[in-house]
Amino acid sequence: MENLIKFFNSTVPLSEKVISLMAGMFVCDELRKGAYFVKTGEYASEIAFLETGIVRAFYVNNEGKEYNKTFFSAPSIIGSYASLISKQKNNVAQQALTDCKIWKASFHEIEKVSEGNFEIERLRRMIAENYFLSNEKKELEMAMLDADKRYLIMQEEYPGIELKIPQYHIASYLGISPTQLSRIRKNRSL
Amino acid sequence: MENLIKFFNSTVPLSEKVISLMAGMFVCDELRKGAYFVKTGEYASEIAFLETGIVRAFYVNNEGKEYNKTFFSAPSIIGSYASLISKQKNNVAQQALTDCKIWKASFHEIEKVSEGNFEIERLRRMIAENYFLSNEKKELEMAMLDADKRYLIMQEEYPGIELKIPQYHIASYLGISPTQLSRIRKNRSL
DNA sequence: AGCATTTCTTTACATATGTAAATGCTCAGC
DNA sequence: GCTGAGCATTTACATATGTAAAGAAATGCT
Repeated sequence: MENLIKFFNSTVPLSEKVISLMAGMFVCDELRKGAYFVKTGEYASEIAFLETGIVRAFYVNNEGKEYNKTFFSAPSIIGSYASLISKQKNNVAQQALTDCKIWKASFHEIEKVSEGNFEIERLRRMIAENYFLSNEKKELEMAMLDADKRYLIMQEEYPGIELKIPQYHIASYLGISPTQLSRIRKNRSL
Repeated sequence: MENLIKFFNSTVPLSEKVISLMAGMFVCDELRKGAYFVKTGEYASEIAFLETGIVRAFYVNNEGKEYNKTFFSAPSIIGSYASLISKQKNNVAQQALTDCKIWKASFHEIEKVSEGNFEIERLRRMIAENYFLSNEKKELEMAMLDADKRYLIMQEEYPGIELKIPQYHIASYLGISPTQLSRIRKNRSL
């Protein structure tokens, strides 16, 4: 729980009052490797703080192929943010790639508390802005850089992740086939 | 000016007080075809309401090739949102593709007024969320669909735009070469 | 320790899409 | 109505990267 509060505080300093409000809303839970936190086609209702472990967000295209959109590496917030704020169905599933410890809360409750509370409203704005910025960053990287540059950036962004999850998940994140990732790794070591 | 207010109101209903605050901050201006509203490498400071015209947001990759990231078709908000909220340099330029009429304002001023104002804070949150959602939508489309589907969606999203701007801008938006777009158009009419 | 499963690499091959260049079209300006 | 500039299409060709399958390596389970 301290980790949760520390994490929020690192985004925006919070008052005692807001912290105690928060504390009441989050409950501890776990997510076993392979388990889903959100599924495609459902409406998201929960958000969670990822205290330990790795989660992937992925979508499935026409031909049934999976693409990893994001990794969440603790400490981080998980939950289908898009579905929560748009009240539309999920298009992106979230699945644990390792055993995870999480603290989850009802987003609806947070929204209720948020009503009229300037401080939480500001926190939510900053969260939205952060999501926007990291999406934007990834988008530009995907579009402007070639796969080996993206591979490098991924390694900086998620240090040590390659030891914890299979290469084909990395390849999928980079938007290339495992074969191609293998070629890149080979070239790099020349 | 009424159009500006109408546009904001369609996002979140605003109080009289906020509307009059707004009114003072925006001034009318124009953007001739080819002119830039924001340039790469600079720090953004302004935001604007696009009352008429079309603007493209684009970035340039390693090899100097341009890619259109977004079209803004009036009525819309322009300005390098990412640079404004992150206070980092622009990576994405914005250029008028037709003559435009805009209402611009200093983002810093908006932020100053925003301080402590719950209503504007909420407006800013919703703007951030909307940006996030439209980015997310585009990202999923780019990744999950093939170019001819994306072409279709683009036509629905920006009806009539093909009559106003050259095909190669459309191709660039779709992430394909003009040659390839031509092939798609040919196949479609078979 | 040994077997089974999963993951990674490599090879061979197919193909979608880009580049370059030539041709054809359209429309604005004279 | 002609001409030229800008744009779109088409052709020919090159190539990067995907798919499929086989082999090698690593990991985990009993």
